Amino acid sequence: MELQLQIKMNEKLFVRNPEQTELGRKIIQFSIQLIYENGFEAFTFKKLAEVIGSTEAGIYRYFENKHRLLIYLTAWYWSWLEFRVTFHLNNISDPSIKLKKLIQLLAANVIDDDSTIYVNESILHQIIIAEGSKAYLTKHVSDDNKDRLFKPYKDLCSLIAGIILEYNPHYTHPRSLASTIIEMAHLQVFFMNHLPSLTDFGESRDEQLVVEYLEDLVFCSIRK
Amino acid sequence: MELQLQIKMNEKLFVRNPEQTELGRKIIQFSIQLIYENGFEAFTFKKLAEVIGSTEAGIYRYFENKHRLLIYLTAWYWSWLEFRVTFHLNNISDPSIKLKKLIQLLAANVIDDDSTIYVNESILHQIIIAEGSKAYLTKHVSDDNKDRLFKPYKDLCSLIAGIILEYNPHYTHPRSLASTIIEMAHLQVFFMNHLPSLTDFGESRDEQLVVEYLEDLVFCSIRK
DNA sequence: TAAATTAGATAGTAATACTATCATTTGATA
DNA sequence: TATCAAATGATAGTATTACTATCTAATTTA
Repeated sequence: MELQLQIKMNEKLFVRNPEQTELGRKIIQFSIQLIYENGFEAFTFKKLAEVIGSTEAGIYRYFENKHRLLIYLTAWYWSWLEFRVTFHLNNISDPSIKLKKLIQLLAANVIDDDSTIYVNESILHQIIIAEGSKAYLTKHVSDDNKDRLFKPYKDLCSLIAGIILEYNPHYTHPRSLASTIIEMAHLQVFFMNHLPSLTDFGESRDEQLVVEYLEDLVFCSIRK
Repeated sequence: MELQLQIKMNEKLFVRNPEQTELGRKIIQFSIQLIYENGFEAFTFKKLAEVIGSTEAGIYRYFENKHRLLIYLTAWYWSWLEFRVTFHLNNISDPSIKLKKLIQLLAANVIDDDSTIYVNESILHQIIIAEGSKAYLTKHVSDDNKDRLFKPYKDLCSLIAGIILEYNPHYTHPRSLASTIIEMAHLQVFFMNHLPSLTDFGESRDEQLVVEYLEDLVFCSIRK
């Protein structure tokens, strides 16, 4: 069985839908590659155009600017992750097992899953760790939020908050704890790799240690 | 008694020490103002130079580029905060009271304290919330880290980790919890103000709710 | 076959992120 | 008070970035 995953993206994220054309898909594929290699600051549409054998103007037909492209990539990632989470938690009724699986999915290294040929999910995961928060840390967050650009992130957060409440309906901060889990699943991995003294994982580079930390944090907090 | 607080900054943070000249102090003062008003991305040395009646080249004599200036401001902030924390926790022996005061100092709105004329700590605090993580979320974190540019952040983290261990010497993740507290004290406030559905604080804009959330998170985790 | 969509090629502009040079002011020192 | 060095200001210039505009060629679709 070969299935291609298609994620329906908010129209405001792009000028022209990149998933519907060859060039569009190349933009997604190679922007992920380039941002991963050079970082978001050094990434330009010109460099991207050169790599994919197109022109700057060509890229601008799909995305207003590189920041919008970053928001697109993050939105895609969160949608994909929500799908993945939903899929993996299917048929599990015990909320504590759900939460454990969830933390695993958030913090553990992703293996490119071939469900989309032009998105390397493993590399995209790395990008989201290092660049993801730049999508919303801007002067125009509120405007972007009005355009619902962060809906996938918020949906995932809601999903997690729901499971937390399943586990303990009296817990008072399900959403804040959910966003804490999401953010820390990424940031503790980043710290482990680049600023290890901000963590207790040394230079191990072992994401399972982050998983253990988060499990402890979460289950202590929501214990009935 | 009028005291001027002088924070000794790492020499690698600047080209020429901005605290020692009038122009340097103006750069600090007005860069804080401009980054606050326009966001870090829209902030340029040219605009800064115009505001303080100097020239672009003049600013470059103090800071290599705007990213270094951001690192300088964050380093200054963390040093100042560590001093503040040390000061406020002085003579307190009960580590649980220490932790509560600490969370309060991290998450609550700062009032400009006049201990430094050219730094508006209240606005700087706002900047660190929205822009602070951009200081380390780069391709060259590790190089910057080798130059010890993030030492003040790490020192504060160590301080907090120490208090956590005072409270419970057997807690396994004092550093990760410390960096989680620091990051979340800022991020939950940002979310509360701009993406409220990622929190449980609604549009209240009341930082005390963030304080309560963090206290709950921390004390549940480190309970003996 | 005509019409529309998509892409490529080229050009151009304003702003950004710097670097270099030289003259002037200021302030410390002898 | 003369002198020297440090700090600043003024000006100019470059490469790159972040776009916008226009025109043509190729491809698809009706």
